[in-house]
Amino acid sequence: MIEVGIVEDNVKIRNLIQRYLDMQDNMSCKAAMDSVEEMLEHLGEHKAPDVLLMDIQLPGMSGIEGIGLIKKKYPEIEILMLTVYHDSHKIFNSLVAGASGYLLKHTSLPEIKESIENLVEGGAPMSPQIARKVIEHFNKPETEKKPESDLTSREQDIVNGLVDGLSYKMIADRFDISIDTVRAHIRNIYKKLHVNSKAEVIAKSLRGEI
Amino acid sequence: MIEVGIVEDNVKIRNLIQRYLDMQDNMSCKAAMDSVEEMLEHLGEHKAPDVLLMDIQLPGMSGIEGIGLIKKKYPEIEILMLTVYHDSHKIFNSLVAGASGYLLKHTSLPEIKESIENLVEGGAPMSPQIARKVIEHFNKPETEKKPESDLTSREQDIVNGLVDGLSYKMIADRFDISIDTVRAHIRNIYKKLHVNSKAEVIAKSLRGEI
DNA sequence: GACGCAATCACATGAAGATGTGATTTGCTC
DNA sequence: GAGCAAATCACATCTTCATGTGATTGCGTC
Repeated sequence: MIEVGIVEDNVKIRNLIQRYLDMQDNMSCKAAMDSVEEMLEHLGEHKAPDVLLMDIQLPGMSGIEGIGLIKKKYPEIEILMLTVYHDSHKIFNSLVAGASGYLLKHTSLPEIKESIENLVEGGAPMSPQIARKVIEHFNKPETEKKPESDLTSREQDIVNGLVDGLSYKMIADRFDISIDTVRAHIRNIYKKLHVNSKAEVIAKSLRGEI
Repeated sequence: MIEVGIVEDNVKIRNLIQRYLDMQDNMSCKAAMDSVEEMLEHLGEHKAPDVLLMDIQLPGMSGIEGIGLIKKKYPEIEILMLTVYHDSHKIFNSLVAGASGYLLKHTSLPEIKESIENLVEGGAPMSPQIARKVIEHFNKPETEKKPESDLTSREQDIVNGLVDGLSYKMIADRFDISIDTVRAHIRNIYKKLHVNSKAEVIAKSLRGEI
């Protein structure tokens, strides 16, 4: 028997989902609250559910803030977002906060039921549009992360040395060139990157700006 | 009509999938190759399919390398991985390379068909286990990224100054303290982090190791 | 109230870095 | 083959950094 909890402020939707899920013979849905605060209070006094359906827009604390708090105190609860928001920022923040799935609100009741089952079996239910956004999160970096300053390969070597925390002397040894050559390269690097200290070069490099 | 291509070296599996998909009245599957090289050759001479099912373990070039090449020349092709591998590294690399979905090979034919439909409709089909791994990719950073060295807040301020590329003098000015105080803090920071240069502190910080 | 710790400041010294002004060699392009 | 960029090296000078030693103040704890 899967224990399901709901945090949703729209009474109609909440009741509808609760009744439907509670009606299933492999699920029980008793805890249905309209705010994170109430749910937290409930959790303090009752056995924790296995799965929590959570809205984002809620009175008081937002669902996303709620995820963090709930996951911190009850890490074993699987949180499934059920919301109208499909902007990358909210999706991303929810997942980072600890949600294990993300459904859009137009999802049908049987699909919600399936998703909950999927979740307890180790899946991560997502509406197709959401899945696509999540995937794009991986694609983007690859194509966008090329501000590509035009450092020569030798200059890039030197930058790598700096990032590794090496001194000029150590860099010179690593590439078997003189320390004055290292200085010369660094001078050129500074000009190209418009900086004037090792520190800035390292920072730029590690931020992916080189 | 959805044009589907297949790159899969196991003849039995390849033929099975091809026949099944080609049998569907909304799909056509003519191009079925057993290597990326062959598929690239085929693509050069024929109209590109809408979706490409791709294995990872292949003779010659790996499927993951293939994704990049194919996506580069034919960015409009949606690539759906169909493989036995479920290790995070392969999943992650596939997605970064440009795959739009990732199915495990035990997926049934009807499910593969549905996934292809889902894909062309803008979804990102994934087996539940895969979805979970992808989601965990977001969770992990949040929970693990706390190596939390115990720098005091003042020390953290100084580190931020260093990361911003400031000199000791500039840091002193920013926080309105003497340069010798900055030196003192930095000495302590070096001790705590077991480093001995600005560069290493900046690198550590930007790598999230502080 | 003794103790530890964070935060502040001081003085000193040797090492590392930043910058200026050169120069030579190699390889590519027009 | 003149012109140019990249890579190499040299010497000089001034600034910044790393490190040692030491001190004062304030805050929380046992």
